[in-house]
Amino acid sequence: MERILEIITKVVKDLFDLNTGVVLSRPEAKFGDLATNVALTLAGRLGKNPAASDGKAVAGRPREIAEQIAAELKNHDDFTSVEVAGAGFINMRLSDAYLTHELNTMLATPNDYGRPETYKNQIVVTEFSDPNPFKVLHVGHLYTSIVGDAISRLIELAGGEVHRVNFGGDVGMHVAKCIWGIITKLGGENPENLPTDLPIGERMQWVASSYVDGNKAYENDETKTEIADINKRIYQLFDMDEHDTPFARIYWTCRSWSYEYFDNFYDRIDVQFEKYYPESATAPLGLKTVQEQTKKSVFKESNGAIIFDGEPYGLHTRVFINSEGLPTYEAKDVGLSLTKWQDYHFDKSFIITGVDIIDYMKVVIKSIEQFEPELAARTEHITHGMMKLAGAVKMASRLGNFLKAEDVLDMVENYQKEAQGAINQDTVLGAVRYALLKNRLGPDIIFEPETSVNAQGNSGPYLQYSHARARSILRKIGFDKQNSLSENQDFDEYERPLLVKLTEWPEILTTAVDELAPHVICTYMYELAQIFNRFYENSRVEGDPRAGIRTCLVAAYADILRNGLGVLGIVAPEKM
RNA sequence: GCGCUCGUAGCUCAGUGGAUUAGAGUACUUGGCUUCGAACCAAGGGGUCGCAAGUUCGAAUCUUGCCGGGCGUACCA
Repeated sequence: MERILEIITKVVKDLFDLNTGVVLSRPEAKFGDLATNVALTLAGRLGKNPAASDGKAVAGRPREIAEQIAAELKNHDDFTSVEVAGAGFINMRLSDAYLTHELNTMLATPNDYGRPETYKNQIVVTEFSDPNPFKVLHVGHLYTSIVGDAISRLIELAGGEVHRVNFGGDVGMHVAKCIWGIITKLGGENPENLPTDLPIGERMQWVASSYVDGNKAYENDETKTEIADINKRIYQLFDMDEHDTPFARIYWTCRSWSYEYFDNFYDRIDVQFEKYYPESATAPLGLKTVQEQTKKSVFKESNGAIIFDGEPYGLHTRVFINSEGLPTYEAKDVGLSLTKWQDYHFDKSFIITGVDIIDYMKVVIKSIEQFEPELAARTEHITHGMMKLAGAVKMASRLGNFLKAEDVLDMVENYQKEAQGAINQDTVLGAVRYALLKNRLGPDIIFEPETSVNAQGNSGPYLQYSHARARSILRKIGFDKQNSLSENQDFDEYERPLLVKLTEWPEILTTAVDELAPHVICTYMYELAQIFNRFYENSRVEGDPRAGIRTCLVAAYADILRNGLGVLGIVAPEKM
């Protein structure tokens, strides 16, 4: 499509002596293959620019400008028709010669067709998922993990060297509340009473229920003090490298259960992290840095705590070190940023989280900007909406009423078992990943178990199935990867829309990478698959006189679909 | 209260300056498997794009106000 853009840009330059950014759009099929509104955008500029009207062009009416451009475009072999419509839109219909050329390009370089180089040679760190040890994973973790992974894959596709990292709170008030609950259940600091023999999922369920107990206890002044003491003791475990006391054994045992549980889950959803940064590891550096920068007046004391005053920047004021002298999440995040910076010397750092902490993150990044501006400038917070259960039930791990991440996967497996008689992990994950990624990042998403689990219609398995059918044809034909078409093929009413849609892939990839928007890929692939399935219903390949052309189309389709599914982390199966 | 954000078909969502009838899926009604895989295809009904005003040749899309939901708003994360 670069070629088309260059042609139009040159025509505009020759006619009006103006450089302009031409934008192509994909109109409804009845209008043409491509459209541009360049005449409408030029109309204003030409009217205000007398220098432009001393040439052959007559400024003013968009429709007249469009006619002039169209007249020139008609001379090019890449178009079979160029028409002006409406207020001054130019609709173009691509020639079969051009389409043949594009198809051959797809076949020759299936993995590079349309691949952008936005992040070429860049080191990029993506931080996401960020579950807290001592808690169970809820559906929100499933969502943020899948989104973070898809964004990572988009950056990788665009040439970036991506390092996926994970941050989690193994120290802090939530841990203290949980340990309080555990100790209460154990009847004191008795690690020998821990339910070591339970399966990992049930052990974590037991730990999580202790967190709910601790939260309730925190509302009572007496137990609140006990929990605050436990919080300090947990930090001391790290300061003193303490492992053998009963209290320490309880902490370390439950902590290791958490990481075992996380690893199981990430294996199940096929997301791999290069590194965990537990808060205990970033807290000392964060604490030290905040203390140092307090001397330089970046932070200041207020009511016994160390805060960053965000007011001058229109942000909130937040506590970085509490009046107990302990680092809050803010200081740990400062420590994390500096640690990532030291570890990777990245070009870009993305932090992917729910939108609920957007204002919080602005304060943290603004504070870092005061003493490490380059780090702050390279850091970007990407947020997505919150995942809610249908029926507007608010989920909170504090209260213990929520759907666990693994529950969702179980539900999809059960659905498949009923519908298909067997469980296929590729389509289970395909269904889940697609159901989550097809939504634009931003708005909250309502998770409806019954329909999200569905494998019909606009779903991951629909695309996987379509891919498997395409591969099945190629297997049957014995498709040779060296195939290509001679110039000037003609395409019929089902072949042509498929090929035209395939040529849109580079534009889609560019948009998806520029905006880090996986849903753009989903929308496109679904439209593409619909067109392919229509082609499939109406076009016989094996044994047909048009088998040569059609085989090439099927091969190009299968490759693009596989690449697109790959960006989403969805397997494109040969059979299913 | 203030800030951010969202409001499109019964439900879940695309579309976020451009084209007469605003698109999908799902659910509902109906048709299609002796032919490369029916997790498919075809047809039908279903919408004051929250409300109102403004900007524009043109608004679901931009601005303002209002209504409604969500999130945030100092020692939780």
